[in-house]
Amino acid sequence: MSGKEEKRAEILKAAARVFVEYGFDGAKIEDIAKAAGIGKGTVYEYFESKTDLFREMLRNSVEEYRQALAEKIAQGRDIREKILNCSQYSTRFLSENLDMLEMAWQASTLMSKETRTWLIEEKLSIFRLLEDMVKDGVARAELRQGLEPELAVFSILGTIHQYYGKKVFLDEAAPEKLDHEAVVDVILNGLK
Amino acid sequence: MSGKEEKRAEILKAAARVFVEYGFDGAKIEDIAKAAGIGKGTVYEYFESKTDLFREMLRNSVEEYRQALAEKIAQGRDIREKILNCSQYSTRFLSENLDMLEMAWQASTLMSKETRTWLIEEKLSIFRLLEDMVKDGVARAELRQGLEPELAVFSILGTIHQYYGKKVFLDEAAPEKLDHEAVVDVILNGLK
Amino acid sequence: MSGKEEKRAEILKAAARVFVEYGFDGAKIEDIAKAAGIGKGTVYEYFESKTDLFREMLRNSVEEYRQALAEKIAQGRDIREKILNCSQYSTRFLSENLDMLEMAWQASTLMSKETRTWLIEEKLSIFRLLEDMVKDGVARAELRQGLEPELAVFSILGTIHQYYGKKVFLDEAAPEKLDHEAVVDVILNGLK
Amino acid sequence: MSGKEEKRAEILKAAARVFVEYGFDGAKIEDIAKAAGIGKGTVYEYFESKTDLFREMLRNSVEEYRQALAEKIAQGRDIREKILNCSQYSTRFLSENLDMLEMAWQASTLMSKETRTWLIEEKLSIFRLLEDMVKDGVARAELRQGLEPELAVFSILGTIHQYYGKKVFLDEAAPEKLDHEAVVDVILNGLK
DNA sequence: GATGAATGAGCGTTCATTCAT
DNA sequence: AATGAATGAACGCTCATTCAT
Repeated sequence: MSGKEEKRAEILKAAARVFVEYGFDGAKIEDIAKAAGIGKGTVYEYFESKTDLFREMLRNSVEEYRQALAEKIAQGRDIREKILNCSQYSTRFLSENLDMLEMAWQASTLMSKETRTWLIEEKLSIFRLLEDMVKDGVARAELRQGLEPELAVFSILGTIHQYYGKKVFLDEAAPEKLDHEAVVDVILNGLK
Repeated sequence: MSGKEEKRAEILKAAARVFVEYGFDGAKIEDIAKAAGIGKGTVYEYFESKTDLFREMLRNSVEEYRQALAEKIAQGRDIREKILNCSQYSTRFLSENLDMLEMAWQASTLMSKETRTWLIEEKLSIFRLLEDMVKDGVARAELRQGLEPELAVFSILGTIHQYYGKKVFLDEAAPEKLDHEAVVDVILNGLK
Repeated sequence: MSGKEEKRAEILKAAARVFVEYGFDGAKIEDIAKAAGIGKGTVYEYFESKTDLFREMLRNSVEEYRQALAEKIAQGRDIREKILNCSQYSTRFLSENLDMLEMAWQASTLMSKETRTWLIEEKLSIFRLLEDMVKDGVARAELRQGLEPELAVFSILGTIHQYYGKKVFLDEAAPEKLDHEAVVDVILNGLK
Repeated sequence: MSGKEEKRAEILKAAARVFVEYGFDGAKIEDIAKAAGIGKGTVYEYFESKTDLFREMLRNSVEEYRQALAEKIAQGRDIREKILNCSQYSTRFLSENLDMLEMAWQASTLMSKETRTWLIEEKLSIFRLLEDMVKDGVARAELRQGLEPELAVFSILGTIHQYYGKKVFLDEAAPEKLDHEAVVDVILNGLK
């Protein structure tokens, strides 16, 4: 039956919510179980340990983000639209998953060498996703010749994340009120 | 006597090192005491609790960053040099304090409303510091007219932080090998 | 049908193996179920609880030992052969059931007053079995007149068990290499 | 100060009592702490883990037994008195430490290879202590020529332990009422 | 003021037992 | 009758905090 797989997914969802709200150490297994509507012991039928659960939750979330981002990029017709889609989707994802990605850093000591490597690979693959987008933009002459793709990615990801962090966290703006067009403008045109 | 104040400062320094290495929960008071070269009980002569110590350490570190950044900006002769100085200093600070700022987010549940407000204020003051720098650049015609200062700050801070995160964390590049000029270029000129 | 009774017996056999290998607390019901080739819940169709299962397993094993011992004694033609048979059989039983009898002591807190009484009775009946053997030997003048049967049993059981414990456990000798003749000699002739 | 060492010893004493009453798994750290008149956490200031505490308690108890036994043997003027002393002391020790030695077997899975080796060595050294006593008896012509010392030890230890087990455990006789003289007789003279 | 031994609340994890299928 | 997924009581262990010295 697929009930098994579904319950596992439910626990992962609950774990994401609780871990994100309280951090790794602050999150209690009992809270996660309660959030998933099950008993504490049941969590251990699906995951070996709190650390294991955290790792899987992270894999899950990062993978979801990466895949959706790839899709958003593919859907954009030109570089401007692609970056716009990234901005919109990232903002939505961040506001739902909060500091998931920040936690990824913080939690590095919890991970096996293998998992850490996987996570880095996953992050790099997000970088590469965007690098390819930039290279494509250069090839299509939508972006200037000689633009260093890696630097471009820093500008794109960094500006988007800062924008989100300031507006949603500090100013407590509603995510749907964000002006993604302006963000893309400053990325594309620079400050000068 | 200032011996009291000095010891307090020493504990804060030690706390910063240990918190940053192990995170809030992973850091043990005993470790911090050992790192400060004092007994465990002594920490409690200077701070009410672990949380209190964490808050004070954070205040301390953020304040140090803000002040140094202000100085670096003042020292730059034009906007390019100012941003360059920010990039260089931020990178140095981050590599020494690691995810201090990330921890700030994560730790928000540990803080009193008051402290959280203070921290937000402090972050905003960093934003404003850079906004003023941008406004000044626009006034001097070093940056284009009509540039939205807030957006400019997202680009500056975001690009610098991404650059640092990718190069130092993922690629494990030495902080002194970073090419800050290129970062400033992409910030100023955009991708087009 | 006797299928019910047979499965019960199978579980008891499996339980003996697992309890003996891991001890009462170390043995998991799931292990026992697996060893018996059945599902965990099925154990509870045949036994009320882990403690109950342990009790029954103990009864079973002790009863088996007592009966076999009685048979071995009956088969011996004179006192020497009887004791020899006891030594050989006890050694074989112990090496298969390990510290079953030791566990009996240790586990006394797990038992109801009733079961404890039964177990003591069972042990006493083993003592009596041997006492009768000794009395018979005295009557037949195979053993000296005036020999206190109870003391004789201490000598017989004690020497055999020590022999087994030292040779098999400490020296790791193979059970079939034991020199039971020599043991019987020292029991019969004493040290003087 | 020696207060540290004393408290350690107190905990070991309390641990011996509790372990012996409830077995390794049945004994709760909290019980041991309570028995020692201290808080739960304090146990961990002196011992790394429950297993460590158990090991140390065992070392302690076995060592105490071995040393006292050696002394008792030395004090006996002839072989009869030496064995008598062993019988009396062993009985006293066993009635105070109950099945400590049985627990040693049972607990073998809890021990590191090193500790297990040490325990076996310790047991062997008890065997050797008695073997030397026997050899000395043979040399002094108190025991018959050609007596196999190892077998003699089985007889001595085995008979004494059985005697104790039957009389004190099963018959619930008071330890001071035991007839050690009779035990020595049967050991020395055998059954014939 | 400085210390570190003592404490116990709190949490991760295990596993006997239950019960819906 | 047989199963194994679900449960939660129970316990080992950690560590922030206290307080006697």
